[in-house]
Order: sequence, then structure tokens, then C-alpha cells
Amino acid sequence: MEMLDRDGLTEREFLGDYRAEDYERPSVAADMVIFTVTNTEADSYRKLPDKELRILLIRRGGHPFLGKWALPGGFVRPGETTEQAAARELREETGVAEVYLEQLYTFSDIGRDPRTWVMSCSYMALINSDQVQLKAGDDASDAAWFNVTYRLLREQKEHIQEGYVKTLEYELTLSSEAEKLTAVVRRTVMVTQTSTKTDTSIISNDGFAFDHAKIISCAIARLRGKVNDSDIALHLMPRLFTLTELQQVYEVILDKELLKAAFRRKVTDLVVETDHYTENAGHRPSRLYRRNLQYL
Amino acid sequence: MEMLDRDGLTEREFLGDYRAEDYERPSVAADMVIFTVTNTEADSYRKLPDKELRILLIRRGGHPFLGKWALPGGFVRPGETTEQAAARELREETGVAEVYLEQLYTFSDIGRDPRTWVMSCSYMALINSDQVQLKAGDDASDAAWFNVTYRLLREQKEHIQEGYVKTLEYELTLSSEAEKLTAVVRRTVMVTQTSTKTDTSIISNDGFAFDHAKIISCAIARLRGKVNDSDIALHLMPRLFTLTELQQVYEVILDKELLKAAFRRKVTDLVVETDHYTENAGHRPSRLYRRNLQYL
DNA sequence: ACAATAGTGTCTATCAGACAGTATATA
DNA sequence: TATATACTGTCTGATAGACACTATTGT
Repeated sequence: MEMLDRDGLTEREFLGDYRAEDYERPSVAADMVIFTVTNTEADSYRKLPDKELRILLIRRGGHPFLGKWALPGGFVRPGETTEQAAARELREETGVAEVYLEQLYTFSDIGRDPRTWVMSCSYMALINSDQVQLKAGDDASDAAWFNVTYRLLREQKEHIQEGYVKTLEYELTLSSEAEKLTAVVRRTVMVTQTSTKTDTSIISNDGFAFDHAKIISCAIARLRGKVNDSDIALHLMPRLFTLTELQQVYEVILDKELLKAAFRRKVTDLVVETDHYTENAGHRPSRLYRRNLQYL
Repeated sequence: MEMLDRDGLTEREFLGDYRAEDYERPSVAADMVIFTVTNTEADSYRKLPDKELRILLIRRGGHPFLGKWALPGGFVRPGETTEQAAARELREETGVAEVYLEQLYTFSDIGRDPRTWVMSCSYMALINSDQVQLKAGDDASDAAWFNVTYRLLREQKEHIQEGYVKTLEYELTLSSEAEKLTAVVRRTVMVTQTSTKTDTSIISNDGFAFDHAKIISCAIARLRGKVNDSDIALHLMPRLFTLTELQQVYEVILDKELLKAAFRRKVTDLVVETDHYTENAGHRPSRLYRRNLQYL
């Protein structure tokens, strides 16, 4: 009992006749915001090193945006999912396979790629410094880790008919040893009685390729949003870590200082204590913890 | 000072030479999970009506999945964003323009559409019963509102080398006056020391076209997740509503009973009281509230 | 001894869960 | 007056913020 459509075709017949080329199609790229945390140099033998949140960028070697910095990524190929494409790019760029990978958002603004119609399905990856093999930045100068800063610059609220428009402007700064990129991203939230519309646009852009400043700001927002109610930050930690290190990672993600006692209470369920301690630190040793896999 | 690439081309020359047709491209569809809340019939003149969470589905009039029920949606056209495509579909199907619209996830599993390579960029829309003009379901029987149930059926945890695999199976049931669709969606979370991978797959599917059962379950999960820490549910309310009605909407979304006193404390900042009251209810009148736009 | 960090105890304010109690229009 | 809902008060336990206090190593 085959079902027939309006033209009297079975599904098999219909699929045989189907011509995919009749419709214009976009290219779809998978772009990745790869986060990691690294230590800075310690000032003295006693002081602990600070943590920095870093993102991997690749310098464009061809048009468009020649010389600008772009997220690792590439076109999704036939026969693979966007996630597989993202994982493939990640492996190619960093040599890392086992990581936390999360789809962020699909960007499809017209003209975001001057070549042709390209959408970007963006992903966020969290890797710990143990895993990174410095594959980026050693063989060529076309890839580099950038230190991230993301701060609210301006906040504005305008009242309109039956609602209001709120405008938030964030400054995104990425700095490597050699370069410093800056962009300002404006998030506009229009609230009316029945709808809430959010629009994100790049106000200024110094050094980023495509709309990648927007994608990065989306990733940071997601990371900040999830840090407090998941164990996501633990993917940025090495196998063994101190609670102070974990707190530093939270602080560098949230760009905010946290109280030690409260922080320790909060994360007790996310970690498991080990019998190992730090050594030769110039002060009291610290117990080492590992991620509690039983969480949730 | 034009920059030249490896082939000595300026950006203008490069773009002129760029041949988009060299690469195979996917089609991209924008599919929408449109939620609304409706009243059921009241048992007696005294009793308040119950609330039901509903989703709009469209019966497939052609191959593939002829006769099955699909989410409203369609291919993204050149010159429009996925969001514009979603908004266009929403307008076409329901006549509604001003609504809450949120991108959910981009599904790209191979073979999810038997015709050709198609990704689905999915959106969630929340509209209130005031806005719905019954445009769906009146002119033809090809669109209908389905009552939603989404319940955890089975939960399993398996311990593996350096981690565990957690399996959650949810039963999704959509019922209209005429039909009842059921699917079981399995969410597998694999947790290891360095990674957390989540996979969602359809275990059984009775009546849904494509992978739309998966998209719907993603939408419900998102809705449930956001209800408690945003004013998102207020987009499902008419202009004026009672706090009991709002509570019913929370309850039907979360599939859980809530305590009245605690609920009222929780939502006080999300609403503004008016001087209007319900009338002829067969019992004490209730104060009517409206959404507090100043929230956040 | 001292610098620097490790780690704990506890007070307080806030908030959700729980439940009982009072209030009020309409058939 | 009975019914069903509207709405409030308050006890409790859990939790976050705040801050002070003790503990311990390496030089």
C-alpha cells in the first residue's frame, strides 16, 4: 500500500525525480571558538601565577580578509555533520580529539562572507592546557593563542511605545604577544508587549575577519552563562588541580573576583579530593582535586 | 596599498574569480516549533479551565513523509537570514508577526532528509492565544494544533573506563482531536575525564516527518530550561491574565505542580498588577496582571 | 621569623518549600 | 450558604555573601 502524492508518484519515484540543483543553496561553515586557560609568569617564587583565558585564532593567508585573524573552521563537507566538521577542524588545528564541544549558534547574515552565501554554524570547544600540543603557533606564525577580555562598555535604555529598547555595548579585546585586536559588539534588545527581539551587531572591528568578533562574543556569553550552573569550567582544568586554580579559572571567565569560602562550598560537588598535594610552592601546599564525574 | 594573496590577486580580483559552484552545498531549512497555550473546557461553571501546551504541525501533502506531520518551515532563500525565513514561515502559517522568536539548534544529521543534503536551523516561537487567528486548521485540514506531553520514560547510568554513560529516554506525545503522534527520543550523555558528549536520537517514531520529533524535544527542553530564570513564559500569556493562569502555564510547561505562595513570590517582579479583575467566575474574582516590561 | 597561600568557622540576609489561615464573588 | 478560588502570613531549612580566623610550607 504505497502512498501516492498529487502527481501520482510513490516516494521512491518522487525521490528519483528530485533535482536538488533547482534551488540555490548556501555554503555552511563550521567555525570554532576554542578556549583554553594558561598560566602567566609568576612575579616571585612565592606568588602563584595568574590565569588567562585564551582563544585560538588563525591568520588569513588568502582573500577575503587577508592578514586578518579568523576562527579555526572550514566548510562542512558532504557526508559529514556540522559537529563532525567542527571536530575535524579542531583535530587539524590542535591535534586534540577528546574535548568538550558545544554548538553555539548559526550565523546567516547576508554579506557576512563577501565571496558568496555562507552561513556559519559555530561551536565552542573547551580544552585544558595539558591537551594542547602547541601545534598552533610553532610551525608557522599563522595560528596564535589570544588572551581574551570582554567588558561592558556602555549600557543604555530607551523607552518607546509599549516597551523599551536596551542597548549594551561590549568591548572585545584579544591580545597575543605580537598583536592586539579590538572590536565593539552592540547587543540591542527590543522589548514590547508581545515580543522580545535581540539583535547583535559589530560596531567597530580592528583585526577580526568576517563576523568572527560577533561569534566570539556569543561564545563568551555562553561560557559565562553556563559557568555558574554546570561543571563546564572543569573541562578547562588539567587532570589534577587545586581549588584555588579552579577559582582563578572561574574568575577569569566571569571577569569578577569571588570569595574563597563561598566558592569552595559551591564547587564541592563538582570535584573529588585526591591524596596529592602541590610541592615546593614557597608556602603551604595545596590539596589537589580532580573532576567529579558522578556530578549530575 | 592593496594586499595581494599568494596568487598576486587583490581582494577585488579574487572575489571576481571566486566560483561558488565548485563546492557541493547543503540546503538549509528554517523549521519552527510554535508554542501556544489554550484553555480546555471547564467541567463546571465554578471550576477554572485547565491549560494545555500546544504545538502547530502541518500534514505533509507530498513526498517525502507524505501524510506525516511536520513542523512549519521551509528552505532559506537567497538574500534572507535563517531568522527572516523563520519569521516569514511563521507569518505565512499563522498570520502572526510580533512574537518571541529564538534560534534553537542546527540539525545536520546525514540522511535526515531523504531527498538531498538538508540542514535544519530550528527556531522556537511563543505566541499567545490572543494572537492566533486560527489561520491554521480552518481553510484546510493540513495544519493542526497538537497538545504536548513530554515525559522521562527511562533513566540509566552505565559506568565505563574513566567515566560513565547516562541514557535518558523521553516519550513525546502530540495529540489533536483527530490524531495522536508518539515518539521516543533518547539522549545519551557520555562523560569522561576530558570530554562530555551528548547525542540525541529518535528511538521510535509514529507520525512525525523527518527528525522533527527530535527538534520538538529540543524545543521543549529549551523552554523548560528557560522558564525558571527568565520571563519567557509571559510571551505565552494574553495582555491581561491572572496569577493563577500564569501559574498554570508554568505548570503545564514544567509538567509539575507548584506551590501558590512560592510561585507568587517568584513572579512578582515579572508582572505588574492592574486595577482589573475577573468577573462572573462563580467564586472570588481574581486580580488581572500584565507583563512587566521593566524586568531585567 | 615571615611571606604567601591553604583552608575553616560562623554570622547574616535572602529565598524556596511547606502549609495553614483568611477573604470573597456567585449559583 | 456552600463552593471554589484568591490571596497572605509565617515557620523552616538551605544557601550565598561577608569576613575573620587558624594552619602550613619554603626560604
